[in-house]
Amino acid sequence: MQKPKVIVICGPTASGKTELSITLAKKINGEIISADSMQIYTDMNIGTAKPTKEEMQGIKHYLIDFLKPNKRYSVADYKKSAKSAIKEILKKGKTPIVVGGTGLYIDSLIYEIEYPEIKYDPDYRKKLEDEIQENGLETLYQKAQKIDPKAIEKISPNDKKRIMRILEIYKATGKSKTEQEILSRKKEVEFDYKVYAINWERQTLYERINKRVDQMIDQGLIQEVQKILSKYEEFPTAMQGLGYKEVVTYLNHECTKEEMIEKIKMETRRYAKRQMTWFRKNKQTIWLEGKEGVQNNINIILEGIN
RNA sequence: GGCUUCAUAGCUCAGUUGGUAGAGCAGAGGACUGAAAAUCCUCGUGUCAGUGGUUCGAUUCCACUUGAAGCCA
Repeated sequence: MQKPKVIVICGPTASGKTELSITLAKKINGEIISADSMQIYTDMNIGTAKPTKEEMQGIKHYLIDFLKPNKRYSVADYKKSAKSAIKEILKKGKTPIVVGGTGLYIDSLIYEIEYPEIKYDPDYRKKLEDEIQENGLETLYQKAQKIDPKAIEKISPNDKKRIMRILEIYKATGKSKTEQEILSRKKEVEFDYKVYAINWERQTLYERINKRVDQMIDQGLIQEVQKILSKYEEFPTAMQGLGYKEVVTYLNHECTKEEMIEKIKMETRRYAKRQMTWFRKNKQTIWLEGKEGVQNNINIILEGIN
């Protein structure tokens, strides 16, 4: 039996994913599932370049604009919601189109990674943070090494997040990260994912990014951040968003407006570079050239799926 | 016009008691399984402003030229 097709469109920030995906969706009777770790949040519209109602042109979008910025979210949550969204779209006889720049989220789908049911343990994370404060990261690194020597080989002694993660996995499941990762890949991939990525010449992409950041400022990014800051108290992840943390620094009078704008541009360029590294890794990806234009690229996709 | 200081990597600057040079930032490449727009790793040859001179040898000392900054007229 043939697996249902799911189209995936990825690419770095400012590469034109939104326009391409909506145009495609209209053409093939598709619906869009976002794969973007920041567009999930409400109240964060300008800085995340979230598509507006007009831009969506009536195409239904899933996993976008549904979570308050004071909430916590993870790949595991994403994977589960995205899979059920795909099924829902298929049930309607439409084509699911996964679109976004968060490589981790996309991989959770195309490699069918399974996450065990465990819940976030803030107390344990707090405990680990305190331990780092007291004894330094080195102690935790050594603990993690005992639990999972194989995983630790690939992790730097400075990589706090991943060191903590090894300990968290062990605490929650009694398994090492390495064991857990083997278990997570047991399931056969349920759908036929056709992965496309948009490429631009580096120089051109950077120009697009710079221009877009200027537009965001003009559209009122600073006011957007002020509003969020007054509306919510805690931001477990939302304030990691590019543009947001830099505006906060500016609002705290720690830099000038010009410095802030330059910083956002620079960090966004770096982010785009990291995204490219991520997407290049997947050998099944079909690369589209942004400069060829939306219509040409849609034709390439249409040829690929028929 | 005179005097002084400066001119070194894309940028900001170290440095060589004369043996052709190195940091930070930028940039490039990479990693990535529950925070991922996060987190982390690796990578530094450039007419040492130009032209002469002294010297075995000059980016380093000297002279001149050009440019920049400051001071005095």
